[in-house]
Amino acid sequence: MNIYDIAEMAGVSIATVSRVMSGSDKVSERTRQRVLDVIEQSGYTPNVFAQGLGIGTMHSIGILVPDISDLYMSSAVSYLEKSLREHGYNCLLGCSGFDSEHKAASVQMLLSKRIDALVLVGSTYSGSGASSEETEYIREAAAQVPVFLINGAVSGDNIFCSVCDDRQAVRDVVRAMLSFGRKHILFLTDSHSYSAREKKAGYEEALREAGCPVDEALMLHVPNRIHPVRDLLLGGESIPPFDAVIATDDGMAVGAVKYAKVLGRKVPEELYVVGYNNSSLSVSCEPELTSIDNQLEQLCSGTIDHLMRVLDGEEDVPRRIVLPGSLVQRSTTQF
Amino acid sequence: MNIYDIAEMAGVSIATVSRVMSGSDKVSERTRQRVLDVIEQSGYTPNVFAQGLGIGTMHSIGILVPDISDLYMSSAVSYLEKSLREHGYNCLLGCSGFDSEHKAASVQMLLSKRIDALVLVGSTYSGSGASSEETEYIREAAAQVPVFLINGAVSGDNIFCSVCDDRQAVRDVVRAMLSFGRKHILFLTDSHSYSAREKKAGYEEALREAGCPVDEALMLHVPNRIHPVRDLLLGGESIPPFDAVIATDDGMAVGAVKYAKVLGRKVPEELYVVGYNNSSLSVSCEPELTSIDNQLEQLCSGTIDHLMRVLDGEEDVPRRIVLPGSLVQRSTTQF
DNA sequence: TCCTATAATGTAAGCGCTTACACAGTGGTT
DNA sequence: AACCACTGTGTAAGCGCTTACATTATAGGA
Repeated sequence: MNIYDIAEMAGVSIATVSRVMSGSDKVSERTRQRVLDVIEQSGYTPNVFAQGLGIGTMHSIGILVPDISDLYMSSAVSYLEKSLREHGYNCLLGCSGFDSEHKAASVQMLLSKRIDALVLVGSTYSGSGASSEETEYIREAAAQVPVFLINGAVSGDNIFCSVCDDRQAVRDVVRAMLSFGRKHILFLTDSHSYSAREKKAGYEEALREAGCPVDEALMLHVPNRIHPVRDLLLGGESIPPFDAVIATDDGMAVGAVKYAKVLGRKVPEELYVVGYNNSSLSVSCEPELTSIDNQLEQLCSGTIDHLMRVLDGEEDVPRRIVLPGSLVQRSTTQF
Repeated sequence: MNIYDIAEMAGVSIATVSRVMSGSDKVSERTRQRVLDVIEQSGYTPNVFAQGLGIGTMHSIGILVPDISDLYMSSAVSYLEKSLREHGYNCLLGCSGFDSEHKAASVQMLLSKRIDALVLVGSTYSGSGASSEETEYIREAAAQVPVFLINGAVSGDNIFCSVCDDRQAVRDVVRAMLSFGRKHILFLTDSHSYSAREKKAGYEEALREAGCPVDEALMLHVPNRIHPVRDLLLGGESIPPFDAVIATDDGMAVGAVKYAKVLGRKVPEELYVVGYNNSSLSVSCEPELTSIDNQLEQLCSGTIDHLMRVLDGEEDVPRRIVLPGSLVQRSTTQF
């Protein structure tokens, strides 16, 4: 069943059928109706490959995440998919893992499918301090299609970034903690991403401006799973005393709360804990977790807005969206 | 940059280039090398639309989930994507929501992209008791491409199912609970899926075989979020007394544990709680949650194995994978 | 030496669509 | 009545690939 069949059944030429399909206005109302009826009855669907060959696109967008089973990333994909679908675009999903080589390979795989644009979510895309290896494949991709980073920062032609102002968000929280007398703040992070570095920077800035020492021994890397956090907190490794915790993901914060209690420390009375992403984990935690909301939904929908404008050929689309983070207070802090 | 350019640069015809690309053996080693060199240097990538037009496929598989931000489904997608990638296939992801109409529309959207097969994850696909509306779109899809259900059951041509034996798993757990004297078991579920119905059936079977009454008031529907569970347990609605809980997802089980404690009930001494899916939630719960492992990873990889065999045109591919569920004991039960 | 089987390569016909261009029909101007 | 502008429709040339079939080159056997 192809366009020739439809044309024949409707007694018109294939050009007319094509025009009806594409909503071109150069078709008389009578003809249009007749063609539409035939299409309706026959259940005809145009062949996207043929369309793609003709016009160069299948209206699909590549989305690459390191790990789709991570709540943060799956939430992002959920928001992205919804927006894209509303614009009539499909999602080609790739899961890259965290290492550069695999990411580069995944990007190539997506590009080879002739996506119209590429969206990269929450990976270790680095800013000025980045190794070139880390960003080179992004630039290469950008040579072919516009690239949109969610909570990442790479500068370059055809690269657009949407970020939460993580630095400010963490700085504000640390300031608040300091003002409540919590001066020994454990900083837990699971990645070396742009975001993670910004958070770290905010942490350090707030400490410095208050004249507090920045203790490297309080800034720890952990995989974002509960057992590594347990091993860290209960493991007898020499972590200096601390009276507050900021984690760059709710998962680690939940772990901190849990094992702080095991250690007999009262949360929040003796220990403040703040998570990140304001995810569903924060409410299932006991006590409920104070968390920084990074406005992922707005970030994602804003990204797709920009993406559509870029695909529409609009000039002067902003290269950067920055949204403020905001603290959602629950029961692991007493501000 | 197309196949003609490559052919010209290599001094051969386009047919030869095509043969080299497809790994056909009818090319002399010298020519093959020359063509490969040119391809390498020029960075040529074949146009998938043209290929698709020719051979009828772009090697992509549609994956439809109701909600990708749900941990269970995002885990499934993660496993599926990995297997598919290893076989050189792409994932076209669709998020349908839970209502039939949207699902049907999403399926159409995916089919219109000429996917080679469709995988449906954990939705309300129903078995014999299903309304036809619920399954009709699946049958329609199956008329075009093979359809694979993960934890769903619809019979029909070109439809393949992979399920955990949820009925047996729940039955075993209820039997164990009964044998430990817990006779008033709250059953919490969030869906009307095939899986949910099987779990319910297992629950009822075990009660009946032990001669215990099946109390409808103990079988409750809740959205799989913490607040609905809270409202249910703390809401003063008249739930009969219970001494055990089985939830069809860890999320609800975590909520049950949390609000049972709020009510002053000791877990597991006074209340057993068992979750489902053995997800990462179960270990972050306090006390750690006993959960039924439904072997999602094996189910997914098994599904893709079958899928590949079907696409290879193999006959006699089993229509159904059934894996046993297994109980992972942690601290919310004392079996 | 000639013929034939075989291997290597080329030619050209699609695949199903979009779209530039050509052409016919219509009504309004002079 | 002749001309024009415009609308509606058709024709045909791609888009870049795969592949059946044709052709040429090569080698082995008679």
